[in-house]
Amino acid sequence: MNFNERVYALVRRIPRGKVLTYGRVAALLGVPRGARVVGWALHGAPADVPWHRVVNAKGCISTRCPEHPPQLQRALLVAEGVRFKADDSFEIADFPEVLWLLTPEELAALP
DNA sequence: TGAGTGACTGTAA
DNA sequence: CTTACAGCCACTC
Repeated sequence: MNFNERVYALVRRIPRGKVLTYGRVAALLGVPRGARVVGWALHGAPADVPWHRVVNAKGCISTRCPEHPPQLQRALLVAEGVRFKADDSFEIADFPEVLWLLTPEELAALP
């Protein structure tokens, strides 16, 4: 299983209405500084991966990929109940509360 | 084998 | 507040 597939497997586990940061995804996969690689992986994510539940460390949408436009990511998150700081903002309101808290131990304990 | 490439991040000015 | 920059690491050619 290559790194990309591991990213997809983890992102698929993110609960509805919650988000992870690129850095946390990388850390949970055992690569504390692999945030950029996570972005690279999501660039080509399969359709069944909730790619929109991954944002940068500031809680902002940072996609530039035409296949996954920021407006779409924002709309998908809003549809799951995630609120933004303003109607025209790409920054998540109450980011710490929306962030999915998952320790490496809990991840290992998952089925 | 080695250089180039990012949907990143933390530090510094 | 902002811009700049240097690490970072898997993947591709």
